[in-house]
Amino acid sequence: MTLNYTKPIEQAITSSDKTFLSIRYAIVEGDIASGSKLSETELSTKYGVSRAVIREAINRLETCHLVERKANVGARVVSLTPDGLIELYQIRESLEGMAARLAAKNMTSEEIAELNQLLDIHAEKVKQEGSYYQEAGDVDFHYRIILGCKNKQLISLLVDGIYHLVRMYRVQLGMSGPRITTAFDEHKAIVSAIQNKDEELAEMLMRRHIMYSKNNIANKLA
Amino acid sequence: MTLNYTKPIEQAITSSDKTFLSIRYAIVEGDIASGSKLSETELSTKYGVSRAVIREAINRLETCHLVERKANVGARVVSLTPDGLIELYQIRESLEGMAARLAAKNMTSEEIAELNQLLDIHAEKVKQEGSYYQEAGDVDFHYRIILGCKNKQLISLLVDGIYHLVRMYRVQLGMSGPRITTAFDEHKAIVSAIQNKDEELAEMLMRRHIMYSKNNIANKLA
DNA sequence: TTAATTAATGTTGTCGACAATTTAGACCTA
DNA sequence: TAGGTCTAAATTGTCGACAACATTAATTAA
Repeated sequence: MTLNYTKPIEQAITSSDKTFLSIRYAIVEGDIASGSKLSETELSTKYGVSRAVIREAINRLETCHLVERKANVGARVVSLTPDGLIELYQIRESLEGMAARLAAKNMTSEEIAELNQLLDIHAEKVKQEGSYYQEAGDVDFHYRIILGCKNKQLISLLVDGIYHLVRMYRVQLGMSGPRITTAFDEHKAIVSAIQNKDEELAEMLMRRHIMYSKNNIANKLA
Repeated sequence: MTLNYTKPIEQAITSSDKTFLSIRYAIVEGDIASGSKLSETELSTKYGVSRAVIREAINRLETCHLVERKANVGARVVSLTPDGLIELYQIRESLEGMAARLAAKNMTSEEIAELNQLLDIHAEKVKQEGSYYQEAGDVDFHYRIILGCKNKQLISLLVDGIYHLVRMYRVQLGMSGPRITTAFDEHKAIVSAIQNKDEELAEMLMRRHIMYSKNNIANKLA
Protein backbone atom coordinates (compact mmCIF):
# COMPACT_ATOMS: atom_id res chain seq x y z
CA MET A 1 0.00 0.00 0.00
CA THR A 2 1.72 3.10 -1.19
CA LEU A 3 1.38 6.78 -1.79
CA ASN A 4 -1.62 9.02 -2.13
CA TYR A 5 -0.50 10.33 1.23
CA THR A 6 2.10 12.29 -0.66
CA LYS A 7 1.41 15.39 -2.69
CA PRO A 8 -1.98 15.27 -4.40
CA ILE A 9 -1.06 17.31 -7.44
CA GLU A 10 2.32 17.76 -8.96
CA GLN A 11 3.22 18.71 -12.47
CA ALA A 12 4.82 15.89 -14.35
CA ILE A 13 8.42 16.70 -15.22
CA THR A 14 9.52 15.42 -18.54
CA SER A 15 12.98 14.99 -19.93
CA SER A 16 12.42 18.09 -22.06
CA ASP A 17 11.61 20.11 -18.96
CA LYS A 18 14.85 19.18 -17.25
CA THR A 19 16.91 19.77 -20.35
CA PHE A 20 15.25 23.11 -20.96
CA LEU A 21 15.97 24.23 -17.40
CA SER A 22 19.58 23.04 -17.64
CA ILE A 23 20.29 24.87 -20.86
CA ARG A 24 18.48 27.98 -19.69
CA TYR A 25 20.61 28.04 -16.58
CA ALA A 26 23.76 27.62 -18.66
CA ILE A 27 22.76 30.53 -20.87
CA VAL A 28 21.72 32.88 -18.09
CA GLU A 29 24.87 32.17 -16.11
CA GLY A 30 27.01 32.71 -19.19
CA ASP A 31 28.30 29.15 -19.44
CA ILE A 32 26.97 29.23 -22.97
CA ALA A 33 28.12 32.54 -24.40
CA SER A 34 25.60 34.90 -25.90
CA GLY A 35 25.75 34.79 -29.67
CA SER A 36 27.03 31.24 -29.78
CA LYS A 37 25.37 28.54 -31.80
CA LEU A 38 23.29 25.79 -30.27
CA SER A 39 24.08 22.63 -32.18
CA GLU A 40 21.34 20.06 -31.77
CA THR A 41 23.58 17.04 -32.15
CA GLU A 42 26.18 18.48 -29.83
CA LEU A 43 23.68 19.26 -27.09
CA SER A 44 22.08 15.90 -27.70
CA THR A 45 25.24 14.02 -26.78
CA LYS A 46 26.15 16.45 -24.01
CA TYR A 47 22.84 16.03 -22.17
CA GLY A 48 22.38 12.40 -23.16
CA VAL A 49 18.97 12.80 -24.75
CA SER A 50 17.58 12.57 -28.24
CA ARG A 51 17.47 15.45 -30.66
CA ALA A 52 13.70 15.65 -30.28
CA VAL A 53 14.16 16.61 -26.64
CA ILE A 54 16.76 19.18 -27.54
CA ARG A 55 14.51 20.68 -30.19
CA GLU A 56 11.70 20.92 -27.70
CA ALA A 57 14.01 22.67 -25.24
CA ILE A 58 15.25 25.07 -27.89
CA ASN A 59 11.68 25.92 -28.78
CA ARG A 60 10.99 26.91 -25.21
CA LEU A 61 14.18 28.91 -25.04
CA GLU A 62 12.93 30.77 -28.07
CA THR A 63 9.71 31.49 -26.20
CA CYS A 64 11.77 33.10 -23.41
CA HIS A 65 13.48 35.28 -26.00
CA LEU A 66 16.80 33.74 -25.01
CA VAL A 67 17.39 32.11 -28.36
CA GLU A 68 16.75 32.94 -32.00
CA ARG A 69 16.14 30.33 -34.65
CA LYS A 70 16.41 30.41 -38.41
CA ALA A 71 14.87 27.71 -40.55
CA ASN A 72 17.39 25.19 -41.84
CA VAL A 73 20.19 27.10 -40.17
CA GLY A 74 19.80 26.65 -36.44
CA ALA A 75 19.54 28.45 -33.14
CA ARG A 76 21.84 31.01 -31.56
CA VAL A 77 21.84 32.50 -28.11
CA VAL A 78 20.42 35.96 -28.42
CA SER A 79 22.93 38.77 -28.39
CA LEU A 80 21.45 42.18 -27.79
CA THR A 81 23.05 45.29 -29.15
CA PRO A 82 23.37 48.16 -26.70
CA ASP A 83 20.31 49.68 -28.35
CA GLY A 84 18.42 46.43 -27.96
CA LEU A 85 19.25 46.36 -24.30
CA ILE A 86 17.96 49.90 -23.86
CA GLU A 87 14.77 48.90 -25.66
CA LEU A 88 14.38 46.00 -23.29
CA TYR A 89 14.67 48.29 -20.30
CA GLN A 90 12.10 50.63 -21.78
CA ILE A 91 9.66 47.76 -21.84
CA ARG A 92 10.52 46.84 -18.29
CA GLU A 93 9.81 50.41 -17.28
CA SER A 94 6.34 50.15 -18.69
CA LEU A 95 5.44 46.65 -17.57
CA GLU A 96 7.03 46.63 -14.15
CA GLY A 97 5.72 50.11 -13.50
CA MET A 98 2.29 48.70 -14.13
CA ALA A 99 3.08 45.72 -11.93
CA ALA A 100 4.06 48.01 -9.07
CA ARG A 101 0.84 49.97 -9.40
CA LEU A 102 -1.23 46.79 -9.35
CA ALA A 103 0.84 45.43 -6.49
CA ALA A 104 -0.02 48.50 -4.44
CA LYS A 105 -3.64 47.74 -5.16
CA ASN A 106 -3.67 43.99 -4.76
CA MET A 107 -0.93 42.73 -2.47
CA THR A 108 -2.12 41.29 0.81
CA SER A 109 -0.71 42.54 4.10
CA GLU A 110 0.99 39.17 4.54
CA GLU A 111 2.77 39.54 1.23
CA ILE A 112 3.82 43.06 2.09
CA ALA A 113 5.17 41.85 5.41
CA GLU A 114 7.21 39.21 3.63
CA LEU A 115 8.48 41.86 1.26
CA ASN A 116 9.71 43.91 4.22
CA GLN A 117 11.43 40.87 5.64
CA LEU A 118 13.16 40.40 2.33
CA LEU A 119 14.41 43.96 2.45
CA ASP A 120 15.76 43.43 5.96
CA ILE A 121 17.69 40.43 4.76
CA HIS A 122 19.01 42.42 1.85
CA ALA A 123 20.11 45.22 4.14
CA GLU A 124 22.20 42.72 6.06
CA LYS A 125 23.72 41.27 2.94
CA VAL A 126 24.63 44.67 1.61
CA LYS A 127 26.46 45.50 4.83
CA GLN A 128 28.34 42.22 4.92
CA GLU A 129 29.17 41.52 1.33
CA GLY A 130 28.10 44.07 -1.20
CA SER A 131 28.05 41.54 -3.95
CA TYR A 132 25.21 39.19 -3.16
CA TYR A 133 22.52 41.76 -3.41
CA GLN A 134 23.01 42.76 -6.99
CA GLU A 135 22.81 39.29 -8.38
CA ALA A 136 20.03 37.40 -6.72
CA GLY A 137 18.51 39.96 -4.37
CA ASP A 138 17.47 42.54 -6.86
CA VAL A 139 15.97 39.94 -9.13
CA ASP A 140 14.11 38.43 -6.23
CA PHE A 141 12.71 41.80 -5.22
CA HIS A 142 11.36 42.54 -8.66
CA TYR A 143 10.11 39.01 -8.92
CA ARG A 144 7.95 39.35 -5.82
CA ILE A 145 6.40 42.58 -6.96
CA ILE A 146 5.56 41.02 -10.28
CA LEU A 147 3.82 38.16 -8.53
CA GLY A 148 2.05 40.64 -6.26
CA CYS A 149 0.30 42.36 -9.15
CA LYS A 150 -2.09 39.40 -9.48
CA ASN A 151 -2.53 39.96 -13.21
CA LYS A 152 -1.88 36.49 -14.56
CA GLN A 153 -1.26 37.66 -18.10
CA LEU A 154 1.32 40.15 -16.92
CA ILE A 155 2.97 37.62 -14.65
CA SER A 156 3.27 35.16 -17.48
CA LEU A 157 4.61 37.78 -19.85
CA LEU A 158 7.32 38.83 -17.43
CA VAL A 159 8.21 35.67 -15.55
CA ASP A 160 8.37 33.16 -18.34
CA GLY A 161 8.88 35.82 -20.94
CA ILE A 162 11.47 38.54 -20.88
CA TYR A 163 12.68 38.14 -17.34
CA HIS A 164 15.32 35.53 -17.99
CA LEU A 165 16.74 37.76 -20.64
CA VAL A 166 17.08 40.51 -18.07
CA ARG A 167 18.71 38.10 -15.69
CA MET A 168 21.19 37.09 -18.35
CA TYR A 169 22.38 40.62 -18.87
CA ARG A 170 22.32 41.31 -15.17
CA VAL A 171 24.80 38.51 -14.69
CA GLN A 172 26.98 39.65 -17.55
CA LEU A 173 27.04 43.33 -16.69
CA GLY A 174 26.60 43.36 -12.93
CA MET A 175 25.96 46.51 -10.93
CA SER A 176 28.67 48.99 -10.16
CA GLY A 177 29.59 50.09 -6.65
CA PRO A 178 27.54 53.12 -5.62
CA ARG A 179 24.51 51.89 -7.53
CA ILE A 180 24.09 49.02 -5.07
CA THR A 181 23.08 51.09 -2.09
CA THR A 182 21.03 53.61 -4.02
CA ALA A 183 19.13 50.76 -5.64
CA PHE A 184 18.42 49.40 -2.20
CA ASP A 185 17.02 52.73 -1.05
CA GLU A 186 14.83 52.84 -4.12
CA HIS A 187 13.49 49.42 -3.28
CA LYS A 188 12.61 50.61 0.20
CA ALA A 189 10.74 53.59 -1.18
CA ILE A 190 8.77 51.38 -3.55
CA VAL A 191 7.73 49.03 -0.78
CA SER A 192 6.74 52.00 1.32
CA ALA A 193 4.46 53.25 -1.45
CA ILE A 194 2.94 49.81 -1.84
CA GLN A 195 2.37 49.62 1.88
CA ASN A 196 0.52 52.94 1.75
CA LYS A 197 -1.55 51.69 -1.18
CA ASP A 198 -0.30 54.66 -3.15
CA GLU A 199 -0.64 53.21 -6.61
CA GLU A 200 0.55 56.18 -8.59
CA LEU A 201 3.62 56.70 -6.46
CA ALA A 202 4.51 53.03 -6.60
CA GLU A 203 4.41 53.05 -10.37
CA MET A 204 6.34 56.27 -10.61
CA LEU A 205 9.08 55.09 -8.27
CA MET A 206 9.39 51.75 -10.02
CA ARG A 207 9.66 53.39 -13.41
CA ARG A 208 12.29 55.75 -12.11
CA HIS A 209 14.16 52.91 -10.46
CA ILE A 210 14.35 50.98 -13.72
CA MET A 211 15.22 54.14 -15.61
CA TYR A 212 18.21 54.65 -13.32
CA SER A 213 19.32 51.10 -14.02
CA LYS A 214 18.91 51.77 -17.69
CA ASN A 215 21.06 54.87 -17.51
CA ASN A 216 23.62 53.02 -15.48
CA ILE A 217 23.86 50.39 -18.17
CA ALA A 218 23.83 52.91 -20.97
CA ASN A 219 26.81 54.69 -19.41
CA LYS A 220 28.61 51.43 -19.03
CA LEU A 221 28.12 50.63 -22.68
CA ALA A 222 28.93 54.10 -23.98
CA MET B 1 -10.44 39.03 -46.27
CA THR B 2 -6.90 38.11 -45.54
CA LEU B 3 -4.47 40.38 -43.84
CA ASN B 4 -0.89 39.47 -44.30
CA TYR B 5 0.99 40.44 -41.19
CA THR B 6 4.18 38.72 -42.13
CA LYS B 7 6.95 40.98 -43.18
CA PRO B 8 8.39 40.46 -46.62
CA ILE B 9 10.31 37.32 -45.89
CA GLU B 10 13.05 35.78 -47.88
CA GLN B 11 13.21 33.13 -45.18
CA ALA B 12 12.76 29.50 -46.01
CA ILE B 13 9.27 28.27 -45.29
CA THR B 14 9.11 24.85 -43.76
CA SER B 15 6.22 22.49 -43.43
CA SER B 16 5.98 23.45 -39.78
CA ASP B 17 5.65 27.10 -40.74
CA LYS B 18 2.73 26.45 -43.04
CA THR B 19 0.99 24.18 -40.57
CA PHE B 20 1.50 26.68 -37.78
CA LEU B 21 0.00 29.48 -39.86
CA SER B 22 -2.94 27.28 -40.89
CA ILE B 23 -3.81 26.26 -37.38
CA ARG B 24 -3.33 29.76 -36.05
CA TYR B 25 -5.70 31.07 -38.65
CA ALA B 26 -8.24 28.41 -37.73
CA ILE B 27 -8.02 29.34 -34.08
CA VAL B 28 -8.18 33.10 -34.55
CA GLU B 29 -11.15 32.80 -36.90
CA GLY B 30 -12.95 30.50 -34.51
CA ASP B 31 -12.90 27.43 -36.74
CA ILE B 32 -11.25 25.69 -33.84
CA ALA B 33 -13.25 26.67 -30.79
CA SER B 34 -11.54 28.22 -27.82
CA GLY B 35 -11.15 25.70 -25.05
CA SER B 36 -11.13 22.73 -27.40
CA LYS B 37 -8.40 20.15 -27.36
CA LEU B 38 -5.73 19.91 -30.01
CA SER B 39 -5.16 16.23 -30.67
CA GLU B 40 -1.78 15.64 -32.26
CA THR B 41 -2.80 12.54 -34.19
CA GLU B 42 -6.01 14.15 -35.38
CA LEU B 43 -4.28 17.28 -36.64
CA SER B 44 -1.57 15.09 -38.09
CA THR B 45 -4.01 13.30 -40.40
CA LYS B 46 -6.01 16.46 -41.07
CA TYR B 47 -3.03 18.43 -42.33
CA GLY B 48 -1.24 15.46 -43.83
CA VAL B 49 2.00 15.87 -41.92
CA SER B 50 3.82 13.96 -39.23
CA ARG B 51 3.26 14.45 -35.54
CA ALA B 52 6.66 16.10 -35.24
CA VAL B 53 5.45 18.92 -37.46
CA ILE B 54 2.25 19.28 -35.45
CA ARG B 55 4.17 19.38 -32.21
CA GLU B 56 6.41 22.08 -33.61
CA ALA B 57 3.35 24.08 -34.65
CA ILE B 58 1.71 23.64 -31.25
CA ASN B 59 4.87 24.86 -29.59
CA ARG B 60 4.72 28.06 -31.58
CA LEU B 61 1.04 28.48 -30.84
CA GLU B 62 1.97 28.26 -27.20
CA THR B 63 4.49 31.04 -27.75
CA CYS B 64 1.66 33.23 -29.11
CA HIS B 65 -0.33 32.51 -25.96
CA LEU B 66 -3.03 30.95 -28.11
CA VAL B 67 -2.61 27.47 -26.69
CA GLU B 68 -1.85 25.96 -23.30
CA ARG B 69 -0.06 22.68 -22.84
CA LYS B 70 0.16 20.23 -19.99
CA ALA B 71 2.79 17.52 -19.89
CA ASN B 72 1.44 14.11 -20.86
CA VAL B 73 -2.02 15.53 -21.26
CA GLY B 74 -1.97 17.74 -24.31
CA ALA B 75 -2.77 21.18 -25.64
CA ARG B 76 -5.99 23.18 -25.51
CA VAL B 77 -6.93 26.42 -27.19
CA VAL B 78 -6.74 29.10 -24.57
CA SER B 79 -10.04 30.23 -23.13
CA LEU B 80 -9.87 33.47 -21.21
CA THR B 81 -12.22 34.22 -18.39
CA PRO B 82 -13.81 37.68 -18.46
CA ASP B 83 -11.26 38.71 -15.85
CA GLY B 84 -8.46 37.33 -17.96
CA LEU B 85 -9.65 39.34 -20.91
CA ILE B 86 -9.70 42.51 -18.83
CA GLU B 87 -6.17 41.74 -17.69
CA LEU B 88 -5.10 41.38 -21.29
CA TYR B 89 -6.53 44.78 -22.15
CA GLN B 90 -4.73 46.32 -19.21
CA ILE B 91 -1.48 45.11 -20.67
CA ARG B 92 -2.42 46.44 -24.06
CA GLU B 93 -3.09 49.81 -22.46
CA SER B 94 0.42 49.88 -21.13
CA LEU B 95 2.29 48.47 -24.09
CA GLU B 96 0.38 50.10 -26.90
CA GLY B 97 0.35 53.37 -25.04
CA MET B 98 4.10 53.15 -25.01
CA ALA B 99 4.10 52.20 -28.68
CA ALA B 100 2.05 55.29 -29.53
CA ARG B 101 4.43 57.51 -27.63
CA LEU B 102 7.43 56.04 -29.41
CA ALA B 103 5.61 56.20 -32.73
CA ALA B 104 5.11 59.94 -32.24
CA LYS B 105 8.83 60.18 -31.72
CA ASN B 106 10.08 57.82 -34.39
CA MET B 107 7.66 57.47 -37.28
CA THR B 108 8.85 58.94 -40.55
CA SER B 109 6.70 61.41 -42.45
CA GLU B 110 6.19 58.76 -45.12
CA GLU B 111 4.81 56.33 -42.59
CA ILE B 112 2.53 58.98 -41.16
CA ALA B 113 1.27 59.78 -44.63
CA GLU B 114 0.47 56.12 -45.17
CA LEU B 115 -1.30 56.05 -41.86
CA ASN B 116 -3.49 58.93 -42.99
CA GLN B 117 -4.25 57.13 -46.22
CA LEU B 118 -5.29 54.11 -44.21
CA LEU B 119 -7.69 56.25 -42.20
CA ASP B 120 -9.21 57.64 -45.38
CA ILE B 121 -9.85 54.14 -46.61
CA HIS B 122 -11.39 53.23 -43.30
CA ALA B 123 -13.66 56.27 -43.43
CA GLU B 124 -15.00 55.03 -46.75
CA LYS B 125 -15.51 51.52 -45.46
CA VAL B 126 -17.36 52.74 -42.42
CA LYS B 127 -19.76 54.71 -44.60
CA GLN B 128 -20.39 51.85 -46.98
CA GLU B 129 -20.43 48.81 -44.77
CA GLY B 130 -19.97 49.35 -41.09
CA SER B 131 -18.67 45.86 -40.59
CA TYR B 132 -15.29 45.80 -42.26
CA TYR B 133 -13.72 48.33 -40.04
CA GLN B 134 -14.12 46.61 -36.76
CA GLU B 135 -12.60 43.36 -37.84
CA ALA B 136 -9.58 44.01 -39.97
CA GLY B 137 -9.33 47.77 -40.01
CA ASP B 138 -8.92 48.39 -36.34
CA VAL B 139 -6.37 45.65 -36.03
CA ASP B 140 -4.49 47.00 -38.99
CA PHE B 141 -4.42 50.48 -37.50
CA HIS B 142 -2.99 49.29 -34.23
CA TYR B 143 -0.59 47.10 -36.12
CA ARG B 144 0.91 50.02 -37.99
CA ILE B 145 1.42 52.06 -34.89
CA ILE B 146 3.14 49.16 -33.24
CA LEU B 147 5.52 48.86 -36.16
CA GLY B 148 6.04 52.61 -36.10
CA CYS B 149 7.46 52.57 -32.59
CA LYS B 150 10.73 51.12 -33.90
CA ASN B 151 11.42 49.27 -30.65
CA LYS B 152 12.15 45.77 -31.90
CA GLN B 153 11.63 44.14 -28.55
CA LEU B 154 8.24 45.75 -28.19
CA ILE B 155 7.25 44.89 -31.74
CA SER B 156 8.17 41.27 -31.19
CA LEU B 157 6.33 41.13 -27.88
CA LEU B 158 3.14 42.49 -29.40
CA VAL B 159 3.14 41.18 -32.95
CA ASP B 160 4.20 37.61 -32.45
CA GLY B 161 3.15 37.63 -28.84
CA ILE B 162 -0.20 38.70 -27.51
CA TYR B 163 -1.64 40.27 -30.60
CA HIS B 164 -3.13 37.16 -32.12
CA LEU B 165 -4.88 36.52 -28.85
CA VAL B 166 -6.43 39.96 -29.11
CA ARG B 167 -7.46 39.27 -32.68
CA MET B 168 -9.10 36.04 -31.61
CA TYR B 169 -11.33 37.74 -29.11
CA ARG B 170 -11.95 40.60 -31.48
CA VAL B 171 -13.40 38.13 -33.95
CA GLN B 172 -15.44 36.37 -31.31
CA LEU B 173 -16.86 39.46 -29.65
CA GLY B 174 -16.95 42.01 -32.44
CA MET B 175 -17.63 45.67 -31.86
CA SER B 176 -21.09 46.98 -31.20
CA GLY B 177 -22.74 49.66 -33.31
CA PRO B 178 -22.02 53.12 -31.93
CA ARG B 179 -18.54 52.08 -30.86
CA ILE B 180 -17.50 51.79 -34.48
CA THR B 181 -17.62 55.47 -35.32
CA THR B 182 -16.30 56.66 -31.97
CA ALA B 183 -13.37 54.30 -32.32
CA PHE B 184 -12.67 55.78 -35.71
CA ASP B 185 -12.64 59.29 -34.29
CA GLU B 186 -10.25 58.16 -31.61
CA HIS B 187 -7.94 56.77 -34.25
CA LYS B 188 -7.96 60.09 -36.04
CA ALA B 189 -7.05 61.92 -32.85
CA ILE B 190 -4.18 59.55 -32.20
CA VAL B 191 -2.76 60.02 -35.66
CA SER B 192 -3.09 63.75 -35.25
CA ALA B 193 -1.04 63.64 -32.08
CA ILE B 194 1.58 61.50 -33.76
CA GLN B 195 1.73 63.92 -36.65
CA ASN B 196 2.34 66.77 -34.22
CA LYS B 197 5.06 64.74 -32.50
CA ASP B 198 3.16 65.14 -29.27
CA GLU B 199 4.39 62.04 -27.50
CA GLU B 200 2.52 62.45 -24.26
CA LEU B 201 -0.78 63.13 -25.94
CA ALA B 202 -0.36 60.18 -28.30
CA GLU B 203 0.22 57.85 -25.38
CA MET B 204 -2.65 59.27 -23.41
CA LEU B 205 -5.10 59.01 -26.28
CA MET B 206 -4.05 55.47 -27.10
CA ARG B 207 -4.44 54.38 -23.51
CA ARG B 208 -7.84 55.95 -23.34
CA HIS B 209 -8.83 54.38 -26.64
CA ILE B 210 -7.98 50.93 -25.40
CA MET B 211 -9.61 51.62 -22.07
CA TYR B 212 -12.85 52.42 -23.89
CA SER B 213 -12.60 49.14 -25.75
CA LYS B 214 -11.99 47.42 -22.47
CA ASN B 215 -15.07 48.97 -20.91
CA ASN B 216 -17.09 48.09 -23.97
CA ILE B 217 -16.08 44.49 -23.61
CA ALA B 218 -16.58 44.48 -19.87
CA ASN B 219 -20.15 45.69 -20.32
CA LYS B 220 -20.77 43.05 -22.92
CA LEU B 221 -19.58 40.34 -20.56
CA ALA B 222 -21.38 41.63 -17.46
C1' DT C 1 -24.30 -0.13 -3.95
C1' DT C 2 -20.02 2.08 -3.57
C1' DA C 3 -15.37 2.58 -3.39
C1' DA C 4 -11.07 1.14 -4.71
C1' DT C 5 -8.10 -1.62 -7.73
C1' DT C 6 -6.88 -3.39 -12.02
C1' DA C 7 -7.07 -3.90 -17.01
C1' DA C 8 -7.64 -1.75 -21.51
C1' DT C 9 -7.35 2.01 -24.50
C1' DG C 10 -5.77 6.11 -26.32
C1' DT C 11 -2.58 10.11 -26.06
C1' DT C 12 1.72 12.24 -25.46
C1' DG C 13 6.94 11.81 -24.90
C1' DT C 14 11.13 10.01 -26.81
C1' DC C 15 13.94 7.74 -30.01
C1' DG C 16 16.82 6.59 -34.22
C1' DA C 17 16.82 6.92 -39.24
C1' DC C 18 16.20 9.22 -43.50
C1' DA C 19 15.32 13.48 -46.48
C1' DA C 20 16.04 18.33 -47.49
C1' DT C 21 18.84 22.19 -46.95
C1' DT C 22 22.82 24.83 -45.84
C1' DT C 23 27.75 25.36 -45.56
C1' DA C 24 32.69 24.55 -46.59
C1' DG C 25 36.06 23.39 -49.58
C1' DA C 26 37.93 21.70 -53.92
C1' DC C 27 38.13 22.69 -58.46
C1' DC C 28 37.82 25.15 -62.52
C1' DT C 29 37.75 29.54 -65.40
C1' DA C 30 38.74 34.10 -66.88
C1' DT D 1 44.27 36.16 -57.95
C1' DA D 2 39.35 36.79 -57.97
C1' DG D 3 35.25 34.90 -58.85
C1' DG D 4 32.12 31.37 -59.62
C1' DT D 5 30.48 26.30 -59.90
C1' DC D 6 30.14 21.97 -58.18
C1' DT D 7 30.88 18.32 -54.91
C1' DA D 8 31.08 16.65 -50.14
C1' DA D 9 30.21 17.12 -45.36
C1' DA D 10 27.49 18.59 -41.73
C1' DT D 11 23.18 20.36 -39.92
C1' DT D 12 18.36 20.82 -39.58
C1' DG D 13 13.59 19.12 -40.94
C1' DT D 14 10.50 15.25 -41.14
C1' DC D 15 9.02 10.68 -40.46
C1' DG D 16 7.24 6.24 -38.35
C1' DA D 17 7.75 3.26 -34.32
C1' DC D 18 8.03 2.37 -29.57
C1' DA D 19 7.85 3.73 -24.51
C1' DA D 20 5.71 6.26 -20.78
C1' DC D 21 1.85 8.21 -19.05
C1' DA D 22 -3.19 9.53 -18.41
C1' DT D 23 -7.86 8.29 -18.90
C1' DT D 24 -11.60 5.33 -19.18
C1' DA D 25 -13.81 0.81 -18.56
C1' DA D 26 -14.09 -3.40 -16.24
C1' DT D 27 -13.54 -5.89 -12.07
C1' DT D 28 -13.38 -6.86 -7.39
C1' DA D 29 -13.91 -6.03 -2.27
C1' DA D 30 -16.24 -3.91 1.42
